[in-house]
Amino acid sequence: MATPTKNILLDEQLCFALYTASKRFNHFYAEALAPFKLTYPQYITLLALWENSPMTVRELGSHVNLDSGTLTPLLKRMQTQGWVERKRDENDERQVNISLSQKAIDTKPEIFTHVNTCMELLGMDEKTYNETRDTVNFAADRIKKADPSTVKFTGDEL
Amino acid sequence: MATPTKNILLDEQLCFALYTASKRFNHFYAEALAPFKLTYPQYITLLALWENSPMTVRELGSHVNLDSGTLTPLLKRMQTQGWVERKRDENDERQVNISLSQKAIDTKPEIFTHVNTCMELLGMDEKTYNETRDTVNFAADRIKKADPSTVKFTGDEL
DNA sequence: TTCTAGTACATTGTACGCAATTAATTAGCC
DNA sequence: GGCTAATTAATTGCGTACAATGTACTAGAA
Repeated sequence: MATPTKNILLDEQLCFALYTASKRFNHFYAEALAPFKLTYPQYITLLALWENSPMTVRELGSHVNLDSGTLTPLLKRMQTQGWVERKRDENDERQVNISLSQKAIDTKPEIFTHVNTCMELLGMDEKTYNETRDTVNFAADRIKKADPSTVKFTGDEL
Repeated sequence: MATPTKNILLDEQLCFALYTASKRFNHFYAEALAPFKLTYPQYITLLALWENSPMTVRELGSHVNLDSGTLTPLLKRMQTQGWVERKRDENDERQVNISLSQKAIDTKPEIFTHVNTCMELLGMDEKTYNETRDTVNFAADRIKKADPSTVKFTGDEL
Protein backbone atom coordinates (compact mmCIF):
# COMPACT_ATOMS: atom_id res chain seq x y z
CA MET A 1 0.00 0.00 0.00
CA ALA A 2 0.88 3.67 -0.17
CA THR A 3 2.45 3.05 -3.55
CA PRO A 4 3.18 6.56 -4.81
CA THR A 5 0.67 7.46 -7.50
CA LYS A 6 2.26 8.20 -10.85
CA ASN A 7 2.12 11.90 -11.53
CA ILE A 8 0.07 13.24 -14.46
CA LEU A 9 1.45 16.28 -16.23
CA LEU A 10 -0.70 18.11 -18.78
CA ASP A 11 1.98 18.52 -21.41
CA GLU A 12 2.91 14.85 -21.29
CA GLN A 13 -0.59 13.59 -22.04
CA LEU A 14 -1.38 12.07 -25.42
CA CYS A 15 -5.02 13.09 -25.03
CA PHE A 16 -4.03 16.73 -24.64
CA ALA A 17 -1.76 16.55 -27.69
CA LEU A 18 -4.64 15.16 -29.75
CA TYR A 19 -7.12 17.64 -28.27
CA THR A 20 -4.84 20.53 -29.14
CA ALA A 21 -3.94 19.27 -32.61
CA SER A 22 -7.58 18.65 -33.43
CA LYS A 23 -8.60 22.15 -32.37
CA ARG A 24 -5.78 23.68 -34.40
CA PHE A 25 -6.78 21.73 -37.48
CA ASN A 26 -10.32 22.93 -36.92
CA HIS A 27 -9.07 26.50 -36.90
CA PHE A 28 -6.87 25.82 -39.92
CA TYR A 29 -9.81 24.51 -41.93
CA ALA A 30 -12.09 27.26 -40.71
CA GLU A 31 -9.77 29.69 -42.46
CA ALA A 32 -9.17 27.50 -45.50
CA LEU A 33 -12.91 26.95 -45.97
CA ALA A 34 -13.95 30.52 -45.23
CA PRO A 35 -14.28 31.40 -48.96
CA PHE A 36 -16.91 28.67 -49.22
CA LYS A 37 -18.61 29.40 -45.89
CA LEU A 38 -18.13 25.84 -44.74
CA THR A 39 -17.22 24.62 -41.27
CA TYR A 40 -14.90 21.67 -40.74
CA PRO A 41 -17.65 19.15 -39.85
CA GLN A 42 -19.58 20.34 -42.90
CA TYR A 43 -16.49 19.80 -45.03
CA ILE A 44 -15.97 16.21 -43.91
CA THR A 45 -19.67 15.62 -44.52
CA LEU A 46 -19.16 16.81 -48.08
CA LEU A 47 -16.04 14.63 -48.41
CA ALA A 48 -18.12 11.61 -47.45
CA LEU A 49 -20.89 12.55 -49.89
CA TRP A 50 -18.46 13.24 -52.73
CA GLU A 51 -17.31 9.65 -52.31
CA ASN A 52 -20.83 8.27 -52.11
CA SER A 53 -24.12 10.08 -52.69
CA PRO A 54 -26.90 9.75 -51.78
CA MET A 55 -26.69 8.24 -48.32
CA THR A 56 -29.16 7.98 -45.46
CA VAL A 57 -28.42 9.99 -42.34
CA ARG A 58 -27.45 6.74 -40.65
CA GLU A 59 -24.97 5.74 -43.36
CA LEU A 60 -23.49 9.21 -43.44
CA GLY A 61 -23.17 9.19 -39.68
CA SER A 62 -21.27 5.91 -39.70
CA HIS A 63 -18.75 7.40 -42.12
CA VAL A 64 -18.10 10.63 -40.25
CA ASN A 65 -18.73 9.22 -36.76
CA LEU A 66 -21.54 11.59 -35.88
CA ASP A 67 -25.05 10.80 -34.67
CA SER A 68 -28.35 12.30 -35.74
CA GLY A 69 -28.28 14.79 -32.88
CA THR A 70 -25.31 16.44 -34.56
CA LEU A 71 -26.07 15.63 -38.17
CA THR A 72 -29.71 16.69 -38.37
CA PRO A 73 -29.15 20.37 -37.56
CA LEU A 74 -25.84 20.36 -39.47
CA LEU A 75 -27.52 18.97 -42.58
CA LYS A 76 -30.40 21.43 -42.27
CA ARG A 77 -27.88 24.29 -42.25
CA MET A 78 -26.12 22.78 -45.25
CA GLN A 79 -29.46 22.48 -47.01
CA THR A 80 -30.16 26.15 -46.32
CA GLN A 81 -26.74 27.03 -47.76
CA GLY A 82 -27.54 24.92 -50.82
CA TRP A 83 -24.93 22.18 -50.36
CA VAL A 84 -27.22 19.17 -49.88
CA GLU A 85 -30.76 18.00 -50.38
CA ARG A 86 -32.82 16.07 -47.84
CA LYS A 87 -35.57 13.74 -48.96
CA ARG A 88 -37.50 11.24 -46.94
CA ASP A 89 -37.32 7.78 -48.45
CA GLU A 90 -40.58 6.78 -50.16
CA ASN A 91 -40.31 3.10 -49.36
CA ASP A 92 -39.16 3.48 -45.77
CA GLU A 93 -40.31 6.75 -44.36
CA ARG A 94 -38.07 6.41 -41.31
CA GLN A 95 -35.08 7.16 -43.49
CA VAL A 96 -33.94 10.48 -44.91
CA ASN A 97 -31.74 10.43 -48.00
CA ILE A 98 -29.02 13.04 -48.19
CA SER A 99 -27.74 13.92 -51.64
CA LEU A 100 -25.30 16.44 -53.09
CA SER A 101 -26.71 19.56 -54.70
CA GLN A 102 -25.55 20.69 -58.12
CA LYS A 103 -23.62 23.45 -56.38
CA ALA A 104 -21.74 20.87 -54.28
CA ILE A 105 -20.89 18.86 -57.38
CA ASP A 106 -19.79 21.92 -59.32
CA THR A 107 -17.73 23.45 -56.53
CA LYS A 108 -15.83 20.28 -55.65
CA PRO A 109 -12.82 20.96 -57.94
CA GLU A 110 -12.47 24.52 -56.62
CA ILE A 111 -12.58 23.35 -53.01
CA PHE A 112 -10.13 20.51 -53.63
CA THR A 113 -7.67 22.82 -55.37
CA HIS A 114 -7.89 25.45 -52.67
CA VAL A 115 -7.63 22.97 -49.78
CA ASN A 116 -4.68 21.23 -51.44
CA THR A 117 -2.94 24.58 -51.81
CA CYS A 118 -3.53 25.36 -48.14
CA MET A 119 -2.26 21.94 -47.11
CA GLU A 120 1.07 22.73 -48.69
CA LEU A 121 1.52 25.39 -46.00
CA LEU A 122 2.00 22.59 -43.49
CA GLY A 123 5.30 21.75 -45.10
CA MET A 124 4.88 18.06 -44.39
CA ASP A 125 6.14 15.68 -47.04
CA GLU A 126 3.81 12.87 -48.03
CA LYS A 127 5.73 10.24 -46.12
CA THR A 128 5.65 12.16 -42.85
CA TYR A 129 1.99 13.02 -43.36
CA ASN A 130 1.02 9.41 -43.97
CA GLU A 131 3.07 8.07 -41.09
CA THR A 132 1.59 10.65 -38.72
CA ARG A 133 -1.93 9.75 -39.82
CA ASP A 134 -1.25 6.03 -39.41
CA THR A 135 0.22 6.59 -35.95
CA VAL A 136 -2.85 8.57 -34.91
CA ASN A 137 -5.19 5.98 -36.36
CA PHE A 138 -3.37 3.26 -34.44
CA ALA A 139 -3.89 5.18 -31.21
CA ALA A 140 -7.52 5.89 -32.09
CA ASP A 141 -8.03 2.18 -32.58
CA ARG A 142 -6.63 1.40 -29.15
CA ILE A 143 -8.82 4.02 -27.52
CA LYS A 144 -11.89 2.64 -29.23
CA LYS A 145 -11.32 -0.78 -27.74
CA ALA A 146 -10.82 0.49 -24.19
CA ASP A 147 -13.82 0.81 -21.91
CA PRO A 148 -13.08 2.58 -18.61
CA SER A 149 -16.54 1.81 -17.24
CA THR A 150 -15.30 -1.75 -16.69
CA VAL A 151 -12.74 -0.47 -14.21
CA LYS A 152 -14.35 -0.73 -10.83
CA PHE A 153 -14.03 2.34 -8.68
CA THR A 154 -14.82 1.95 -5.02
CA GLY A 155 -13.72 5.36 -3.91
CA ASP A 156 -10.85 3.98 -1.88
CA GLU A 157 -8.39 2.69 -4.39
CA LEU A 158 -5.58 4.31 -2.43
CA MET B 1 -3.71 24.30 -66.82
CA ALA B 2 -6.25 21.55 -66.43
CA THR B 3 -3.85 19.82 -64.10
CA PRO B 4 -5.98 17.10 -62.53
CA THR B 5 -6.82 18.12 -58.96
CA LYS B 6 -5.46 15.70 -56.41
CA ASN B 7 -8.30 13.70 -54.95
CA ILE B 8 -9.18 14.04 -51.25
CA LEU B 9 -10.41 10.91 -49.50
CA LEU B 10 -11.86 11.15 -46.01
CA ASP B 11 -10.04 8.17 -44.56
CA GLU B 12 -6.69 9.37 -45.82
CA GLN B 13 -6.87 12.74 -44.08
CA LEU B 14 -4.69 13.48 -41.09
CA CYS B 15 -7.25 16.00 -39.84
CA PHE B 16 -9.94 13.34 -39.78
CA ALA B 17 -7.68 10.93 -37.92
CA LEU B 18 -6.99 13.59 -35.28
CA TYR B 19 -10.65 14.62 -35.17
CA THR B 20 -11.71 11.02 -34.60
CA ALA B 21 -8.98 10.21 -32.09
CA SER B 22 -9.72 13.35 -30.11
CA LYS B 23 -13.42 12.55 -29.91
CA ARG B 24 -12.70 9.00 -28.81
CA PHE B 25 -10.37 10.18 -26.08
CA ASN B 26 -13.08 12.58 -25.01
CA HIS B 27 -15.47 9.66 -24.71
CA PHE B 28 -12.83 7.56 -22.96
CA TYR B 29 -12.27 10.23 -20.32
CA ALA B 30 -15.98 10.90 -19.98
CA GLU B 31 -16.31 7.33 -18.75
CA ALA B 32 -13.12 7.36 -16.73
CA LEU B 33 -14.10 10.60 -14.99
CA ALA B 34 -17.76 9.71 -14.50
CA PRO B 35 -17.22 8.70 -10.84
CA PHE B 36 -16.01 12.25 -10.18
CA LYS B 37 -18.60 14.00 -12.37
CA LEU B 38 -15.91 15.74 -14.37
CA THR B 39 -15.84 16.39 -18.11
CA TYR B 40 -12.62 16.18 -20.08
CA PRO B 41 -12.07 19.96 -20.39
CA GLN B 42 -12.74 20.25 -16.67
CA TYR B 43 -10.16 17.53 -16.03
CA ILE B 44 -7.41 19.25 -18.02
CA THR B 45 -8.29 22.46 -16.19
CA LEU B 46 -7.70 20.63 -12.93
CA LEU B 47 -4.44 19.16 -14.30
CA ALA B 48 -3.22 22.68 -15.02
CA LEU B 49 -4.25 23.90 -11.58
CA TRP B 50 -2.70 20.93 -9.79
CA GLU B 51 0.59 21.99 -11.37
CA ASN B 52 0.13 25.65 -10.51
CA SER B 53 -2.54 27.24 -8.36
CA PRO B 54 -3.83 29.88 -8.18
CA MET B 55 -3.79 31.27 -11.71
CA THR B 56 -5.73 34.04 -13.36
CA VAL B 57 -8.24 33.06 -16.04
CA ARG B 58 -5.80 34.35 -18.62
CA GLU B 59 -2.88 32.26 -17.35
CA LEU B 60 -5.07 29.20 -17.11
CA GLY B 61 -6.34 29.78 -20.62
CA SER B 62 -2.84 29.95 -22.04
CA HIS B 63 -2.06 26.56 -20.51
CA VAL B 64 -5.15 24.73 -21.72
CA ASN B 65 -5.61 26.76 -24.92
CA LEU B 66 -9.09 28.00 -24.13
CA ASP B 67 -10.41 31.55 -24.09
CA SER B 68 -12.63 33.29 -21.57
CA GLY B 69 -15.72 32.52 -23.60
CA THR B 70 -15.18 28.85 -22.84
CA LEU B 71 -13.47 29.10 -19.48
CA THR B 72 -15.83 31.49 -17.70
CA PRO B 73 -18.91 29.24 -17.86
CA LEU B 74 -16.75 26.13 -17.39
CA LEU B 75 -15.15 27.54 -14.24
CA LYS B 76 -18.52 28.66 -12.92
CA ARG B 77 -19.78 25.12 -13.25
CA MET B 78 -16.65 23.81 -11.55
CA GLN B 79 -17.17 26.32 -8.77
CA THR B 80 -20.74 25.10 -8.34
CA GLN B 81 -19.45 21.52 -8.14
CA GLY B 82 -16.93 22.61 -5.55
CA TRP B 83 -13.72 22.03 -7.53
CA VAL B 84 -12.40 25.59 -7.74
CA GLU B 85 -12.78 28.99 -6.18
CA ARG B 86 -13.03 32.25 -8.11
CA LYS B 87 -11.87 35.48 -6.54
CA ARG B 88 -11.43 38.83 -8.18
CA ASP B 89 -7.94 40.20 -7.60
CA GLU B 90 -7.91 43.00 -5.02
CA ASN B 91 -5.05 44.90 -6.61
CA ASP B 92 -6.23 44.56 -10.19
CA GLU B 93 -9.94 44.04 -10.38
CA ARG B 94 -9.81 43.08 -14.02
CA GLN B 95 -8.32 39.75 -13.03
CA VAL B 96 -10.04 36.76 -11.51
CA ASN B 97 -7.88 34.30 -9.59
CA ILE B 98 -8.81 30.66 -9.88
CA SER B 99 -7.67 28.40 -7.09
CA LEU B 100 -8.14 24.76 -6.16
CA SER B 101 -10.70 23.92 -3.52
CA GLN B 102 -9.82 21.62 -0.64
CA LYS B 103 -11.93 18.97 -2.35
CA ALA B 104 -9.79 19.25 -5.49
CA ILE B 105 -6.60 18.94 -3.46
CA ASP B 106 -7.90 15.99 -1.47
CA THR B 107 -9.33 14.09 -4.42
CA LYS B 108 -6.23 14.42 -6.62
CA PRO B 109 -4.64 11.10 -5.55
CA GLU B 110 -7.90 9.21 -6.11
CA ILE B 111 -8.35 10.70 -9.56
CA PHE B 112 -4.74 10.06 -10.55
CA THR B 113 -4.91 6.46 -9.39
CA HIS B 114 -8.19 5.83 -11.18
CA VAL B 115 -7.14 7.55 -14.41
CA ASN B 116 -3.83 5.69 -14.42
CA THR B 117 -5.68 2.42 -14.01
CA CYS B 118 -7.96 3.28 -16.92
CA MET B 119 -4.99 4.28 -19.08
CA GLU B 120 -3.61 0.78 -18.73
CA LEU B 121 -6.60 -0.42 -20.75
CA LEU B 122 -5.05 1.22 -23.81
CA GLY B 123 -2.33 -1.40 -23.77
CA MET B 124 0.24 1.06 -25.05
CA ASP B 125 3.73 0.72 -23.64
CA GLU B 126 5.38 3.91 -22.47
CA LYS B 127 7.67 4.16 -25.48
CA THR B 128 4.82 3.91 -28.00
CA TYR B 129 2.73 6.33 -25.97
CA ASN B 130 5.50 8.92 -25.83
CA GLU B 131 6.39 8.57 -29.49
CA THR B 132 2.77 8.93 -30.52
CA ARG B 133 2.39 12.06 -28.40
CA ASP B 134 5.57 13.56 -29.82
CA THR B 135 4.46 12.81 -33.36
CA VAL B 136 1.11 14.49 -32.73
CA ASN B 137 2.79 17.47 -31.10
CA PHE B 138 5.05 17.84 -34.10
CA ALA B 139 2.04 17.96 -36.40
CA ALA B 140 0.23 20.38 -34.09
CA ASP B 141 3.24 22.64 -34.25
CA ARG B 142 3.20 22.64 -38.04
CA ILE B 143 -0.52 23.41 -38.12
CA LYS B 144 -0.08 26.28 -35.70
CA LYS B 145 2.43 27.94 -37.99
CA ALA B 146 0.26 27.64 -41.11
CA ASP B 147 -2.16 30.43 -41.97
CA PRO B 148 -4.53 29.59 -44.84
CA SER B 149 -5.89 33.13 -44.94
CA THR B 150 -2.65 34.11 -46.67
CA VAL B 151 -3.55 31.87 -49.60
CA LYS B 152 -5.31 34.05 -52.08
CA PHE B 153 -8.49 32.62 -53.48
CA THR B 154 -9.90 34.27 -56.56
CA GLY B 155 -12.64 31.80 -57.22
CA ASP B 156 -11.04 30.64 -60.44
CA GLU B 157 -7.93 28.78 -59.42
CA LEU B 158 -8.77 26.09 -61.90
C1' DT C 1 -5.25 65.17 -13.98
C1' DT C 2 -7.69 63.99 -18.05
C1' DC C 3 -7.54 61.56 -22.12
C1' DT C 4 -6.47 57.42 -24.41
C1' DA C 5 -4.83 52.81 -25.16
C1' DG C 6 -4.55 48.58 -23.59
C1' DT C 7 -5.86 44.60 -20.63
C1' DA C 8 -8.96 41.08 -18.46
C1' DC C 9 -12.98 39.06 -18.04
C1' DA C 10 -17.95 38.48 -19.20
C1' DT C 11 -21.49 38.14 -22.58
C1' DT C 12 -23.62 37.00 -26.98
C1' DG C 13 -24.37 34.32 -30.96
C1' DT C 14 -23.41 30.36 -33.76
C1' DA C 15 -22.06 25.66 -34.30
C1' DC C 16 -20.89 21.44 -32.87
C1' DG C 17 -21.03 16.71 -29.97
C1' DC C 18 -23.51 13.43 -27.64
C1' DA C 19 -26.64 11.09 -24.18
C1' DA C 20 -31.33 10.43 -23.54
C1' DT C 21 -35.93 10.70 -25.02
C1' DT C 22 -39.67 10.82 -28.35
C1' DA C 23 -42.21 9.89 -32.59
C1' DA C 24 -43.01 7.55 -36.69
C1' DT C 25 -42.57 3.57 -39.19
C1' DT C 26 -41.44 -1.12 -40.26
C1' DA C 27 -40.84 -5.94 -39.40
C1' DG C 28 -41.37 -10.14 -36.85
C1' DC C 29 -44.37 -13.31 -34.54
C1' DC C 30 -48.54 -15.54 -33.13
C1' DG D 1 -54.69 -9.16 -39.06
C1' DG D 2 -53.09 -7.48 -34.48
C1' DC D 3 -49.58 -6.99 -31.09
C1' DT D 4 -44.86 -6.15 -29.97
C1' DA D 5 -40.03 -5.22 -30.76
C1' DA D 6 -36.71 -3.00 -33.43
C1' DT D 7 -35.14 0.69 -36.42
C1' DT D 8 -34.47 5.49 -37.88
C1' DA D 9 -34.67 10.41 -37.35
C1' DA D 10 -35.75 14.27 -34.82
C1' DT D 11 -35.78 16.65 -30.55
C1' DT D 12 -34.10 18.14 -26.04
C1' DG D 13 -30.74 19.37 -22.74
C1' DC D 14 -26.17 20.19 -21.36
C1' DG D 15 -21.43 21.33 -22.15
C1' DT D 16 -18.00 22.89 -24.77
C1' DA D 17 -15.40 26.06 -28.55
C1' DC D 18 -14.61 30.46 -30.30
C1' DA D 19 -15.24 34.99 -32.80
C1' DA D 20 -16.95 39.31 -31.79
C1' DT D 21 -18.56 42.59 -28.71
C1' DG D 22 -19.20 44.90 -24.28
C1' DT D 23 -17.64 46.56 -19.84
C1' DA D 24 -14.77 47.56 -16.08
C1' DC D 25 -10.47 48.69 -14.85
C1' DT D 26 -5.41 50.11 -15.28
C1' DA D 27 -1.67 52.65 -16.90
C1' DG D 28 0.78 55.79 -19.66
C1' DA D 29 1.01 60.29 -22.20
C1' DA D 30 0.15 65.12 -22.55
